[in-house]
Amino acid sequence: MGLTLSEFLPYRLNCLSEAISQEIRPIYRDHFGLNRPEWRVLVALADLGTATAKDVGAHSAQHKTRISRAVHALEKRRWLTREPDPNDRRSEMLTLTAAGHRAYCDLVGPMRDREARILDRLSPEDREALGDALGALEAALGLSSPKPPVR
Amino acid sequence: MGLTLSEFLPYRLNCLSEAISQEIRPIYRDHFGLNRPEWRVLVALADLGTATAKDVGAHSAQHKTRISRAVHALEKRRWLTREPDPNDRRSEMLTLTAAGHRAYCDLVGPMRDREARILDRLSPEDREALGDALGALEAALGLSSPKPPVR
DNA sequence: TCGCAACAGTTTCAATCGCAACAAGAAAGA
DNA sequence: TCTTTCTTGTTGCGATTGAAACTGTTGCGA
Repeated sequence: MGLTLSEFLPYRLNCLSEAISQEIRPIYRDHFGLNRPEWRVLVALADLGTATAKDVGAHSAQHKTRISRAVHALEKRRWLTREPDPNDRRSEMLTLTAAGHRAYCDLVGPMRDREARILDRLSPEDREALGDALGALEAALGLSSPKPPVR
Repeated sequence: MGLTLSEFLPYRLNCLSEAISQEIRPIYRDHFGLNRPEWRVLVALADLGTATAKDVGAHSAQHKTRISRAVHALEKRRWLTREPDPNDRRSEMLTLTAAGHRAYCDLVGPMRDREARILDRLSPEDREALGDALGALEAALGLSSPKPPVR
């Protein structure tokens, strides 16, 4: 009739998320003084090529105010440019500049390495099971990436 | 040579953590106007019986300033009492009052139900695999509960 | 015993956050 | 067309956060 915190799924996920975040944050923070929203916008734009703030928000799971502020910060660094969207004058097309793309490239390697170094502490079976389990949970929570339409 | 956000472990864990948190928060927020640190202190004290702020922090994985503020808030509600620690005058022994314990009991049921409702969306195999995978990752990150000393 | 480093907990401060209000534009309907 | 509603993105504001400084206490070594 009690609730053991260390067995409670929301608590466990939050602890894991924060622990991993702490291992990863130094990379983008110490290299370039980025914060997480900015790092995510950088990745989203590298993924998407050119996109609106809304697209970036959907792709990086971030609130529109975060996007707005992160975009401003990256713009001040001249890591991205805004161009008017011919189809919708409310939004602007965001694109990484060469400098922005270079920063992205500088970060991706170390980020992947750090992730790999964490996953290396798991056995191959555990690693695969983890990926599958997270996928199942994502599906259960409706987080799965909106799959390309069937057909 | 890219980094797909939706396959990046830190990102996935953070999204899952936030999604579950959003499903769970309304329970302690709407019932009693608690925030997460307060809810966690409540659980920690129910788990531990009587403990110092430091103990609560270790048991609920929270920064000492969070603990300090959450304890003050719960104290104002008269959900916990502070008594001088005879062994160390820097700290105080914190204990839930009857009202605090009642609130805890009111919350535990709905919280567990909500957790169960989420896990029910998974197959039994996925459920078990998830628990195991999270355990493995916790171990890899050094988060496993400090096991009682061997011998 | 004294002096000093380590520690528990609080407070201050600057940064960050998301809600809500807002402006400008798009979309839908009469 | 005109009006209303919805949407995109920005900004103001109050709340929350953790780092750092601080207070009072303990424990250790000279």
